[in-house]
Amino acid sequence: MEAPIGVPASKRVLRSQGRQTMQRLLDAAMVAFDRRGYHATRVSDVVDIAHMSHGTFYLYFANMTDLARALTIEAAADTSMLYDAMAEVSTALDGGSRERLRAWIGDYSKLWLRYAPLFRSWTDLAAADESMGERIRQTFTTLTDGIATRISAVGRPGDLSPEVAATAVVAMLDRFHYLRDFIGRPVDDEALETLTTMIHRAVFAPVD
Amino acid sequence: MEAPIGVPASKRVLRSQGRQTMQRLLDAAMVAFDRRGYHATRVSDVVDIAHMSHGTFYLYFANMTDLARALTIEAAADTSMLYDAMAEVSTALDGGSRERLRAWIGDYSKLWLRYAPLFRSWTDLAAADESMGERIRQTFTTLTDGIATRISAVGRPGDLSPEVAATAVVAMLDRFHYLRDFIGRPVDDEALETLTTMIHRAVFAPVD
Amino acid sequence: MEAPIGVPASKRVLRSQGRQTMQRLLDAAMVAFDRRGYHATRVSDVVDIAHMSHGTFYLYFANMTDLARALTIEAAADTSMLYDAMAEVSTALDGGSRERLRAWIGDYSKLWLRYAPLFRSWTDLAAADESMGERIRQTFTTLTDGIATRISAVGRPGDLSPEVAATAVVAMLDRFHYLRDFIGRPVDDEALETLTTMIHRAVFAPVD
Amino acid sequence: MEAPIGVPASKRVLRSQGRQTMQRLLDAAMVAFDRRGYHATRVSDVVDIAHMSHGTFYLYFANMTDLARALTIEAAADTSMLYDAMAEVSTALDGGSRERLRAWIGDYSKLWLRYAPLFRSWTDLAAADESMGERIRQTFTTLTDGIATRISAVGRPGDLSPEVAATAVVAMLDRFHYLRDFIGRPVDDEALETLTTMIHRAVFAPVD
DNA sequence: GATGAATGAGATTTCATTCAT
DNA sequence: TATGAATGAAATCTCATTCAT
Repeated sequence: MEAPIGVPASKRVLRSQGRQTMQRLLDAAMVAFDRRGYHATRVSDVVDIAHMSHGTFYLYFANMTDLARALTIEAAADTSMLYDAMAEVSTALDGGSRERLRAWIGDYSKLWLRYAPLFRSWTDLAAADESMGERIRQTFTTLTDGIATRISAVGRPGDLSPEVAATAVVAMLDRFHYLRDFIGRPVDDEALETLTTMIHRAVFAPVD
Repeated sequence: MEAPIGVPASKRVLRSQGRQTMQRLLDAAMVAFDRRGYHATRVSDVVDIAHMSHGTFYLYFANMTDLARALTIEAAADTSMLYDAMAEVSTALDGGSRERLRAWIGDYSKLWLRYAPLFRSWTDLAAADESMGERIRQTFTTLTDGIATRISAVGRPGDLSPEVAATAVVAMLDRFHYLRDFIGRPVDDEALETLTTMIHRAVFAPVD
Repeated sequence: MEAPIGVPASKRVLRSQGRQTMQRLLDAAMVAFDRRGYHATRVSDVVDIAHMSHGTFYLYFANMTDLARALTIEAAADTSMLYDAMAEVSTALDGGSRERLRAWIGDYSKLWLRYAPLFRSWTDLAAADESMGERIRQTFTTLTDGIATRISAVGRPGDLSPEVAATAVVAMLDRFHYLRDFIGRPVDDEALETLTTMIHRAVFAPVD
Repeated sequence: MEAPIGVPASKRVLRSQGRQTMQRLLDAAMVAFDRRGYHATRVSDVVDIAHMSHGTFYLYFANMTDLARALTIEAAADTSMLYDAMAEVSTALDGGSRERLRAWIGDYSKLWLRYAPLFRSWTDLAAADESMGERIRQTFTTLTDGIATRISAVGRPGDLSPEVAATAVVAMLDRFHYLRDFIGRPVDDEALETLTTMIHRAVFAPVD
C-alpha cells in the first residue's frame, strides 16, 4: 500500500525508517522553536536542522501548523498526567501535604522546561488552528478542574472561588516560568520553594 | 524646519490631520492585534481596518515593528504608573492594606484589559526589536522590583524570596487575565476578590 | 478605499491604469494559451508576455483558474449572442434561409477563431472549476436549445430528435474548427460552404 | 536475454506477473483519466488506484506520457479498424446503405465509449509527445480519408468538398459523444438513429 | 519484482515596501 | 497628505523521478 503524497503523517502507515524520520522532524522543530519561536520558524529552518530536503517535510506534515499539532497532542497528553498526580497532593492536609505540593510543582516545572519552546507559543497556537485550540483549552480546563476540586476539598468556605483560584494557580505557574526565562533568571530550587509556599498559603493552608 | 519624507512619523512634525491619521492607524492596529494576534497581523489588515491605502501606512510608520513600538511606549508608561501606586499599597500593613491591595489589583486589571491585544503578545514583541525588548523587560523589572520591596517591607524572613515572589505575583496577574479570556470566563468582581485574597495570604498577610 | 491584496479583480475597484493592466493580463493569457495550451500555461508565462512581475498577477487574479474564469465569462456572453442570431436563421424556410444559415455559420466561425485558445480547453476547464463548468454547460445548452427550436419549427416529424440533432450540429461546428487546426488545414470559404450545405441538408432542407 | 532495469516496459521481457501488473496500471490510468482528465492526472493518482507504490510505476513506464502512448497505440489500432469497416458502408448505395451506415456508427459509438477517458484528451495528447502526435493525426487522417473516398464515390459533384465533409462527419461523431456526456444525456438508440439520418442526408443521400 | 523513502527542481503564492501621480 | 499600482524577495508547496532495501 502506497503512502499518499502531501498527506500528514497521521494518515500514513510508517515503517521504522519513516517513524525515525518523523521523529527527527519533530525534534528539529523543537530546536527551531526554541531558537526563533514558533511564529518565526520556517519550514527551511526545520529541515536544515534535521538535514533533510524540503520535500521530505511535506511527506510527513501538511505544513508547520500540522507539525505543531502533533507536538501539541504529545504535550497535552503529558500535561494531563499532572491532573492525575494532583489527586494525591492533598488527600491528606496534614503535615505531609506541603511536601506533596512541592513535588507536584517540581513535576510541573520539569514538564514546562521540557516543552518550553512549545509552551511559549501555546496559547498563540490556539488561535492558529481550531482543533489545536480546543485541545489546549481542554488541557487547561482539565488541570484547573483538578486543582479546583482539591481546593474545594480543603474547604475554606466563602472567601475563595475554587474555580477562580485554580485558574490563578495555573496562570502563576505557567507564566512564572516564562517570565523567569524572559528576565534571564533561573527556575531553581529556591524559586520552586517560594512558589510552593505561596500556593500553599494562598489556597491550601488553614487560616487562623 | 522641513519634515523628512519616507521616514517614520516619530521623526516628523505632524499637523492636526496627520496626528489624527496616525491615531487611526494605532487604533486599527489594536483591533487587528485583537482579532488575529500580533504575529498574524499584516500591514494590509491594519490599513483595511483603518480604511486607508498601504502607502499611507508607510507615511507614518517604517513598518509594523515601528508601530508596535509606539504602542509599547504608551503601554509601558501607563504600566509604570502602577509601580508608583504600589508604593501606597503596603505603607501600612494595618487593617487598611487589603483594601489598598484590592484597589491596586483593580487598577492593574483595568490596564490589562485596555491593552489586552498588546499584552497578549507583549513578551513576544521583545524578540522583534531590541529597543522594544529592553523597554518591556524594564517595565516588568520595575514592577517586580516595586512589589519585591513591599514584600521585603512586610518582613517574613527566610521563607520567601521577595524577588521570586514578586515575579510570581506579576506572572499570576498577567496570565490570569489571558487565561480567563482564553477559556471564556470573565474577570469580574468575584475573580478580583479571590485574586486579592490569594496574593494577600501568599505574601502580605502575617503568618501565625 | 484600499484594494485588498490577493483578491480577484472582480472584487476590487479599479481605476483606468488598473483596468488596463488587467486587460494586458487577459490578452497575455490568450497568447500563452495559444502557444502552449491552458494546462501547460504557467503564471510566469503570462507575466513574461505581459512584461510584469509575478506579484502583479496576484493583484488581479487569485490564480490561473480565476483568470480563465474571467475569459470564460466573456466568451460565454459572446457565444450566447449567437443564440439570439439563430432566431433569424429559419424564420422563413424559403429560398433565403440557406443564406441566413451560411451567415450564421460564418459568425460562429469568427467567434470560434477569436476565442480558439480558450475553446480548445473549453470543456477541460469545466472540470477544473465548478462555477466555470456550470457556465460552459449553460452556454452549450442555450445554443442547442435555440437550434432545437428552429429544427422543430421546420417540422420533419418523427425522423429526427430536435434536441439530439441540435447537439450534433453544435458538436460538428465546434470540433470541426478544432480538427482543421489539428490536421493543419484552413477553415476557409469552401469549408464553410460545405458545412452549410451539410447542416442544411441534414436538418433544414425539405425531404423529397 | 537480460531485461534492462529502469527502462520502460516496452523494452523489457515480461513474465506473466509482470504483464498483469502492467495491465493493472493501464486500467488504473483509464480510471484516473476518467475521474480527473489526462492533464490533471498525477502518477500518484494512478498508483493509488492500482494499489501500488510509485517505484513500481517506473518499473513499467518511463513517465505518464509513456503510459499514455501505450494506451494511444491500442486505441489507434482499434480505431483504424473502423477505416476498413467504412469500406463496406457504401460499396452499394442502394437501399441497404443506410443500415450499413447505422451499423458503422454504432461501432464507432462503442469504440468511443470504451476509450472515452482517452478520447476526451485525445488531441491534447498530441502536444505532449511527437510520436504520439503523429499517430493520432494519422488515425484521424486515415479515418477522414476513408470517409472522403466514400463521399467521392457517391458523387454529388461540386457542392461538397469530400475532404471537408469527411472531417465534419468525424468531428460531429467525436464531439457529439463528448457533449452528450458533458450535458448529462445518453447516447442511446434514438441518438444514434438521428445521427445516422443526419449524416446520410448530409453526405450520402441522393439529392432531388 | 516490489516497496517505502527521499530528493530537488520548479511552480505557486504572500506580503513588506517603494513609487509615480 | 494620500493613493492605487507595482515590485521582487522569500516562503510555501507539488510532484516526477531516483534509490536502497
